[in-house]
Amino acid sequence: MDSRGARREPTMRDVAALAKVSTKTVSRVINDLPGAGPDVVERVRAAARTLGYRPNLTASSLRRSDRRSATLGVLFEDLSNPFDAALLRAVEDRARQNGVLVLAGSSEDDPELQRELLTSLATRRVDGIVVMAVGGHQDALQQERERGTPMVLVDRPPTFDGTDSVTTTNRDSSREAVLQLAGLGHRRIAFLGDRQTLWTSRERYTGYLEGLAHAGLTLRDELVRTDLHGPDAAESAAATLFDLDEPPTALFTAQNLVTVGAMRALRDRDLHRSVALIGFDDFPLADMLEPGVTVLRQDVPALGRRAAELIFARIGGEQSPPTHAVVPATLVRRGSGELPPPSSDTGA
Amino acid sequence: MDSRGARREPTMRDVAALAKVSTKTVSRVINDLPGAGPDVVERVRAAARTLGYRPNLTASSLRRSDRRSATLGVLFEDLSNPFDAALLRAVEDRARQNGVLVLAGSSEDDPELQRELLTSLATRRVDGIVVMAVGGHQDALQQERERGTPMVLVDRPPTFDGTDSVTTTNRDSSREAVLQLAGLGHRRIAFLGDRQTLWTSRERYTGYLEGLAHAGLTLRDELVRTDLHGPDAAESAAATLFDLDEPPTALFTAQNLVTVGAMRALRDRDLHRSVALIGFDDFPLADMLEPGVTVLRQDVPALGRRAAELIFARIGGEQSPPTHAVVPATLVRRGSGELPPPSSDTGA
DNA sequence: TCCTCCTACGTCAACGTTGACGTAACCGGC
DNA sequence: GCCGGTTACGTCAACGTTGACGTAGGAGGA
Repeated sequence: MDSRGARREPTMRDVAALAKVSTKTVSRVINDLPGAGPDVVERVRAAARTLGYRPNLTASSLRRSDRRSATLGVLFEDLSNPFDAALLRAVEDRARQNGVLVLAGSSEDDPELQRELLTSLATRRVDGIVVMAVGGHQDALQQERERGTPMVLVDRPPTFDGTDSVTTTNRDSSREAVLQLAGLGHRRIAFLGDRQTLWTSRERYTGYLEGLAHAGLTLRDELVRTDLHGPDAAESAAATLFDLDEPPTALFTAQNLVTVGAMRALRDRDLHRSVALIGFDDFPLADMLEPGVTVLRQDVPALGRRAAELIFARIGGEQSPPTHAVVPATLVRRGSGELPPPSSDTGA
Repeated sequence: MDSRGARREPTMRDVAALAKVSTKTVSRVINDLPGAGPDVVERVRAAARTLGYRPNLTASSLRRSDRRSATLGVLFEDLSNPFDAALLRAVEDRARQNGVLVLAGSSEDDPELQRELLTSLATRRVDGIVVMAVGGHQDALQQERERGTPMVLVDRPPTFDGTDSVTTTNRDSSREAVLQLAGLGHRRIAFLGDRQTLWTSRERYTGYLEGLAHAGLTLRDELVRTDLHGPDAAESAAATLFDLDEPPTALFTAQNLVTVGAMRALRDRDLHRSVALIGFDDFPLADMLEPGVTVLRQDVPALGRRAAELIFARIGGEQSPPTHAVVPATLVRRGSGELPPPSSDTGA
């Protein structure tokens, strides 16, 4: 064991000296370029092996004409959220096929932090950036984009032009969920949603409105609770719904943590077997609860894969107009979304 | 909007030309080094701002004497596992305080993939590596370590010397869980565990054995099921336990996916209210099931933070002997682990 | 036989930055 | 008025690598 910390990494020069060739020839061998005889190739390979030589990608990308760092920046809201983590995983998988590694960061829905992370990625000269944009201003993203950095937005579209995005069928799927509840006879369907600064939240709310309209139901403001950040806020908001004179017979919860909070409120009042519930976003163990929780499941791997494909196309020089890919969510029926309203409410 | 892709990023030379100073002076200003007058500083700052100059960290770290890339490599088993994701998040948080970004990769418990990822990180000259080691040989890790790369192993210790690690109280906590079950009167306590190639699995099994011994119970081989990879394997293994003449009255499930699988088997047979269950690893919604699932909760943020602190100390040149930090897990009592055995079994 | 072309190398400079070192101007002290 | 020291710059080379280009030698054709 060697207690001195790092020893100097061998360089091409070291390999060249040992193999008695020029560094340029070593470069050719390492990069499998023509112009080196079989015997020289073998000598260089042997020298590299005995020295434990590994190319320095940062030096290489500095000098190279294409300037590729073989590194992708990926900014999420919070890596500890399973949705974000699954997305990262999907992007990483696809990136690996191209020999590309991902630099990951959590922006915590904080514009300032996102800006800092963008700068960090830029100083490292990543080849492109996949971003789950924070709510509100996207100035920093737009500026970065206008500098020419390849960029793809996931889950939330850009508020500016000229940039690819991949999103889910937020609005359509939300409408579908509401229509399913209405189809069962529910007439008082509540909406619980995350921060309205988030595009996804607004879309899902719009879908809710469309669903009500299509079903011929009128919107009741007292059944709508938005800007619920986290399960606790959702839980107390849901609780207030059941203090109403005419409480809802069904809930549409527009984000996974909101769903969890609402479920807690239902359980506290032992309403989970009588009040219907459909949530946006699937989550682990949703099928093991009683009743199983009906959800709109996003195809997260598809979202990530698509985002990676788009960014690699742009990095590869693709010049076509921006693509706004939409990945469908599917309704997974597990029971909670199939509960009918109490008979007293159906015929009213 | 500018449809040509990337334009050339401005360099120090561009800034220098605009500010009418030498590049060295620009370097001084950018890095807040002394030796530049106030007026020059202002001129350079202005020039950098108008050009949108951002330093090239790769060029900088190539030339610098400390060679820091301000980048940390982090290798996990599977980023889509919440445990791994939470760990990454914790490392990332701590790293950000040092202005360091993380390059993340999933090794999928595949030694070959882990080796490739290590090489990828090495060619990018990361400052250090945090690894959740794959089971089996750690040759690749050891080689990397012997080259002098700062390294910390998380969740699983090294099989070689000279490397820091951060782990959980796998053995002690497992013993504690078994003792709790035995204390309730359980005499047939089954063990269900993940692959025995994993150190954590073996430790938890050892803890199980110690718990039995301390409680004066004899090990029954037919109540032990190991090498269960994923919930499905766990589910069918658990099912076979209940076909025994003398089925277990309590289960100790040594990994979160195994716990989930076992729970499914219990529910299928409607045993979840009668057979006790303690699982290793907490998971979301464990409290919302009926009964709530008693678990040994690992302090994942602490694990990640500690790992990051250790790696930064080594990067900073710390030369002390290797640290093997251990973070305690805590027993979270939610009901399933507090179920007593059927009275017919207690007095036998 | 001579000229051309190709192959297999080598040489040189440059990518963007910073460490080492040089130097002119100025300041204070005697 | 001279000297030592400090301040505010600049010059040069180098980090590890590769693009552009040069060249020696051999193969092949006329």
